[in-house]
Amino acid sequence: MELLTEDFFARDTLTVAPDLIGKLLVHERPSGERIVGRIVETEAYTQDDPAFHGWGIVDRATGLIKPEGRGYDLFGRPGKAYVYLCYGWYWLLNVVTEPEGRGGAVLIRAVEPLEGEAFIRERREGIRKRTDLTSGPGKLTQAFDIDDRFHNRMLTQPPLYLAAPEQEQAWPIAVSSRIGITRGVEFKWRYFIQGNPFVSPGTPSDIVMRRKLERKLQRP
DNA sequence: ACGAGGATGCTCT
DNA sequence: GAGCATCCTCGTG
Repeated sequence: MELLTEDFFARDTLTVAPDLIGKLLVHERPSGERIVGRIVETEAYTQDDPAFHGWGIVDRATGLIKPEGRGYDLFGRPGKAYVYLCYGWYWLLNVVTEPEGRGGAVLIRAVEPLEGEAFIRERREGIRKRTDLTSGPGKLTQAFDIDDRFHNRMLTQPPLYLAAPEQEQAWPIAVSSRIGITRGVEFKWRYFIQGNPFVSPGTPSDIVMRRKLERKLQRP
């Protein structure tokens, strides 16, 4: 396999996100054991996106960036990991995109286990169905032992990195709106391999919002 | 196959 | 204090 370089990530976020589908997430353990997963689902978050964690530090009028807060890390060097705690419980893994100074990130939402499944099963104790091991952004970080100790570390070198497989395959990529957000639901920036069982079971946010509205209208 | 609810802690107002 | 880029369990059909 070939490690992805900084150049790969220093591009338009909406190009990088689908390009990461089919690539590999690799964690090399101190023991030498390799945990490998095929990326089957990603989401793009851009500088001009209300769901973006760096949204609040961009001055809408002038376009200037205030160098403060958690979100400023998303304007850093492309290829860096942006790892944050979601709902006080689960770590989520992003990779920073765009040239330095522009904001952007791709959320790794689901992978298919290829190597090190024994380790993954240990980390995901109690999970019975194989597809439940890594079919979600919080599940895969638990499975791969990823937390904030990787925050702001480059994902272009061991121990945690992204790579292209020996044989690239042309996967059927589908798109939808993103999962679990309330703003920016109109953007179809979720990419996933059509029919892959490790794609997360979450409902796209535009559908969730529509159902919510329908429910409200039905109540007298 | 759904829907509801709870656990939990960080960030920003 | 509000608002989350989640996951799991336990209800009801």
